[in-house]
Amino acid sequence: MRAPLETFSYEYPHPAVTTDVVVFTIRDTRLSILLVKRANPPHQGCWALPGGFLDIDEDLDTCAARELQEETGISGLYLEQLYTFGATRRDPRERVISVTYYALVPQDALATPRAASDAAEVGWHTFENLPPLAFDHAQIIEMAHRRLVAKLDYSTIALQFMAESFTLSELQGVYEILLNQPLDKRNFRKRVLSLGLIEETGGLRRSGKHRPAREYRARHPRRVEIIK
Amino acid sequence: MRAPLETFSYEYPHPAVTTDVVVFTIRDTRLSILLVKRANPPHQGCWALPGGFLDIDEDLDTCAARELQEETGISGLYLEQLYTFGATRRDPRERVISVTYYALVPQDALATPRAASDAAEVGWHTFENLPPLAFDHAQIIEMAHRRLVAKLDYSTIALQFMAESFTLSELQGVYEILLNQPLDKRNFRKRVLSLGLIEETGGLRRSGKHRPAREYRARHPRRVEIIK
DNA sequence: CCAAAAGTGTTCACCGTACACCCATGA
DNA sequence: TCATGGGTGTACGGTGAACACTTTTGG
Repeated sequence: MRAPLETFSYEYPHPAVTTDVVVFTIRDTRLSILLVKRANPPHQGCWALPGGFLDIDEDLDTCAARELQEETGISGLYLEQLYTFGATRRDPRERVISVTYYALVPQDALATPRAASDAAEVGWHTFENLPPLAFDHAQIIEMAHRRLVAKLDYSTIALQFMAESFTLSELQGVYEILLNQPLDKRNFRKRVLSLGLIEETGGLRRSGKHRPAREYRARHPRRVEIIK
Repeated sequence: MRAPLETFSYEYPHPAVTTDVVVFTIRDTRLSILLVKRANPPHQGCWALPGGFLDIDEDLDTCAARELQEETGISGLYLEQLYTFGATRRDPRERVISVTYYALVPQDALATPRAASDAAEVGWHTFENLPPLAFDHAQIIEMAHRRLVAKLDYSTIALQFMAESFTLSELQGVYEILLNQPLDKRNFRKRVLSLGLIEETGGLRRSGKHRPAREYRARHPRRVEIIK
């Protein structure tokens, strides 16, 4: 168990701790993930999740948000912890424990991410067609995706993909992309409305040469609710 | 992002990393948790979760299993990662990141745990009546309990509380304790049998002056299956 | 008036729930 | 024969799934 402070720090080496974040969005009817191109070795020039080393006096959640902001310019997301990866050889430099997070962002809510910090480049990549990834980041993304799909079933997580106001068809489209199957319009509307988690804004969305759609908004925009 | 190895280790201090494990069992119709009494400061003499510092060349899962074995003599459990706690002041000595796990053990499957290593004492404590706990371990237990109860609904996790063979009444009793409510016998049996995850051993359990009960076993003893 | 997406109800099958009595055994 | 827990079936209501046509707008 824990030894006294004085002896401990010198007797045993500490591993490095990082956070990495999987940011999902839906772009052009594709589930997409935010990646940065590494400016430094190892895996220089390779794509990776935004993330980096924990400051010694910084909370884990804060670190994840800060690194995301520094490397991509994106902030204000609700980050949820996913899993902690710590295989002994996952980083060639030294022992690194990565506490990973995931987040969802609305299609249009963010300015195009901008490269910053020591990321050479930032960009969205479709989940179906990811480039080779640094470290064990492919494995991290896979787990985040499984979690996302699982949560669709029993939470309102999908609302986080939506802009402040949205139409029911747009929401249905998001579910169809994530579940990768078409849904019945009437059943979908009945179910989602009966949950009482969204409400009409009163506005209409006029988008093309057809009937305008009613606009809705989440009643509790930030909150992910569990459905039983 | 990640700096070259040589510069890094000296420029930035690394936090310590520990694992802690919440082991649940059911003893005498009470949900119980395995705790160790701390032999050393800080919180000397206080009860805490079994756990300890990560060796620099050791996987996280291995560390959790090793510390559990060293401090309590219990081994061979299926440990599932729960959450990583890293608040800056959660340990008074230095910055400590704790990767936590939880596990379930059958009522009778283990020899009474024995104190070892630097645990002064080991013992089971009922969830409803826990002693004051070291660090943020009360918070960790609370999260583990929420996860356990949530998983009852959509997985076969409760089977992990059962011995190799068990009766349906015993299994029902476990559910009743965990859900804290009585269940209908016929409905319970119908549902659990229709899932096809347990099978009769053919044996009978003779326990008292009444009709013997059929013995069952899990078809996939170690596996936690997700039910949809 | 035509094209395109929005909006709307009903039927049916299945599942979870409520509910009460007989059975096998040991004392 | 009695006390104790083991074991069994049916009826009902609610929920999820299948399914097609009318409405509103812009061009």
